[in-house]
Amino acid sequence: MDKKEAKRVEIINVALELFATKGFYSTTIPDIAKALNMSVGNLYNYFKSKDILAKEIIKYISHYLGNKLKEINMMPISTKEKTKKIVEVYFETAKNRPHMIDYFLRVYLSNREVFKDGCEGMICVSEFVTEIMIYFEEGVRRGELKNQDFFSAFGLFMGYLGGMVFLKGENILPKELEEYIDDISNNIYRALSAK
Amino acid sequence: MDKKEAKRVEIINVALELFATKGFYSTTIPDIAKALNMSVGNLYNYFKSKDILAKEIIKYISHYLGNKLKEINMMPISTKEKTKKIVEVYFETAKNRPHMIDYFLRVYLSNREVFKDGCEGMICVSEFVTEIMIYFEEGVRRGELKNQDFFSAFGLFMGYLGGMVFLKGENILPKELEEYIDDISNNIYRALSAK
Amino acid sequence: MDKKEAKRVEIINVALELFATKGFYSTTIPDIAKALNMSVGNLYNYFKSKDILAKEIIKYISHYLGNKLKEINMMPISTKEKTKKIVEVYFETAKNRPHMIDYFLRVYLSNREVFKDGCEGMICVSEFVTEIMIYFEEGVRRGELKNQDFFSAFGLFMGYLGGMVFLKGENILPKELEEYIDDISNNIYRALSAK
Amino acid sequence: MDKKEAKRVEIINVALELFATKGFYSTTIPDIAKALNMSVGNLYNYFKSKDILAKEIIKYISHYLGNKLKEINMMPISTKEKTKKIVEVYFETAKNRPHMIDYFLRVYLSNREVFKDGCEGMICVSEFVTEIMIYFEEGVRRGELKNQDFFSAFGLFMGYLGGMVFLKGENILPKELEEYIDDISNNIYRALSAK
DNA sequence: GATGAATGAGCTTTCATTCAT
DNA sequence: AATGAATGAAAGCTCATTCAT
Repeated sequence: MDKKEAKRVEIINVALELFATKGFYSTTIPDIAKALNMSVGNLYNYFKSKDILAKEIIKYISHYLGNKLKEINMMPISTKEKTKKIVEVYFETAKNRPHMIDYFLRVYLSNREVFKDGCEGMICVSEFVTEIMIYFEEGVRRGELKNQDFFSAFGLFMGYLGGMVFLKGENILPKELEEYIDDISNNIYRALSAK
Repeated sequence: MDKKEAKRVEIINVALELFATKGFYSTTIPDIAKALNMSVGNLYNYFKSKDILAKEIIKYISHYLGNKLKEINMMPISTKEKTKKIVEVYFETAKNRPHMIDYFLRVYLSNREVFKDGCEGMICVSEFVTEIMIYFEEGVRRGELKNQDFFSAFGLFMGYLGGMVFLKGENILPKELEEYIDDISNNIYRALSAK
Repeated sequence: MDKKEAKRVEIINVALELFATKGFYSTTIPDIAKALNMSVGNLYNYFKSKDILAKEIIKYISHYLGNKLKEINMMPISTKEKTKKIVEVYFETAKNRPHMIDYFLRVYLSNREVFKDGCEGMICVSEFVTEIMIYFEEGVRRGELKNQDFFSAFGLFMGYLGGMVFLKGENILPKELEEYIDDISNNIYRALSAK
Repeated sequence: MDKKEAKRVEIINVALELFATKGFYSTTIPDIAKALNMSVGNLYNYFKSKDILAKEIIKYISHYLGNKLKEINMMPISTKEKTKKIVEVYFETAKNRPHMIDYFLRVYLSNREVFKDGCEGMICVSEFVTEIMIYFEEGVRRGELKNQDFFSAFGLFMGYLGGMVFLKGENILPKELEEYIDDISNNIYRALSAK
């Protein structure tokens, strides 16, 4: 296995946590280097700029979540069950690897100027979006989901889940995220189902 | 009419647009001053710091949107109709005063460190949240909405609408926001209704 | 009595306290105006600049202390008794009007650049210095003090007293200033006396 | 030899001179950087803030003077002779490294707000104060000095010497400092001696 | 005489990035 | 690959002073 690649992944994970926790602009390159026990100069041997690092991170996250969703999509279960599984995976990630979801919500979605060049549209999160699209289109094909505009469905799904994680992060939710799984997956399924 | 107050509001509106467009950290105080044809020093006579300005802006937006929702809540119409009206108002604002919604999504929700002191929880957006709460609880009381955790409903509503506006902002939506009003308000109502 | 003159004196006293407490550079003109319930603009009607105000203050203090010393110099007592009286007056002022002594030590003596133009040498404290000179020369004439260079005697007197007040201000002295009066006036007299 | 440490010392010496000459607040960081042929940013790699730099300088001076006094304290000579030697060293320093004494008097003693945190009391000048204390207590133990409050003696010593250097700095003294050595050390010894 | 909004130069400090070693 | 000293532009903020009212 490539040693340089391993270091790249290590940098991505450490930077991901710092960016998600302190914000993109409040995290400095020296901060990241120090957290890695690495010199700033050497960090630049792996990523040519702070912006490029930020873009690599979001691709990494999209790849990680896309894989999780791909597994669900390949399961021989109903769309209703898949819906619940997706909510579960999302909340599970929010719990086990909270920085990934935070990065998505608070770095990627929020600092668009950083991602202008190279991550236009959904380019850098396409692996993840593609799986949601597959989930949706298969549900429609099977007659389980209503045939509406994909983006309306996508906005519901991602906006809803993101909103809940955000509320959790703000300590506004009275209960644990897991306890909302049934409510939420029901709400989503009722909204999308062909009835 | 209070001249100083008028200037305050002018500053808020100009800064709101800049922050929403370029991001909080990429917008400098000199940028704002220049856009206002005003000296940097004088800007500080109105707002003691960049952070304080940011907080006043979100309160201003919350007040603006809260008022719009209050009008809807006072209408003698069914909860289903209110649901649609709220979606309409939100998208209308996203169209007429797009920076307000962008500010909410991309400045307020994303740069939590800026709003730490003084805007904990939902303090600075309480006017707005309160109206959503009234909409929801009245719907439940009337037997039109299912009695579930408020935050689950709130997350759905705001996450969904926010997600759609974000997708629009990224030029990902193939249609105009207005054309989604029916789909979306139906989806929301189906998700929340007592059936 | 002149109303404008009364206001001038009020400003001097308030500014004196602020400068002595917070330092010359850390005290702003708005600070002074606010403490006086006065507008900054109007303050400038009384003193054309911050520097000029500072210079007027030191003259005012020199005048005040000079008068106290003049009274002592006119008393029909021995030089030894006068020495003690001067120490007493100095410490009394340090206790009752501490800002005067602090101003002398921490504003006037320390920020020479401020007093460059107009207060060269001892011009602005001449009233005070003159009385010390009279005390010294009369003591020599009477044969009670050793005939040495005046400045050596002056440096002893003022350096010693200033040093003690400084130590008191730093909370380093274990006892009250008054309790040092005997020790100090004895030390000074022993140093200066013809023996 | 440690290159970074050498640079640290170089910065301290240059900043010390500027602060002593122009005053703490009238000396800017760019002033210091320019005098060092160094970038502003790099200066901050050595000292995290202007205040911290000021504190390091006073420690450096205290260390320098403390060493000089330590040598005197270790000499097998009478307290009277030590008294004279201390005055000599002080005036010698005032002549050879005048900025050190000026810094002590005009930066350290005067801008207390700068030294609030970290240099409370005499912490940052303890090396120097300690030697004066040793000189005094040994003199008392030997029966050569009167057993009085240490601070009264300390105030005399430092106030007197400081006052003389100040007068010299103001071009008020008609003679060179060295010519006062006998007068002054006699005055001090007469004041302090057990007689 | 009185007000306080307005100016703008200048301050301290930060930080992405480079480059000699 | 690795280091970290060095750069310098630019940020947020302050404040003495002015001036229209």
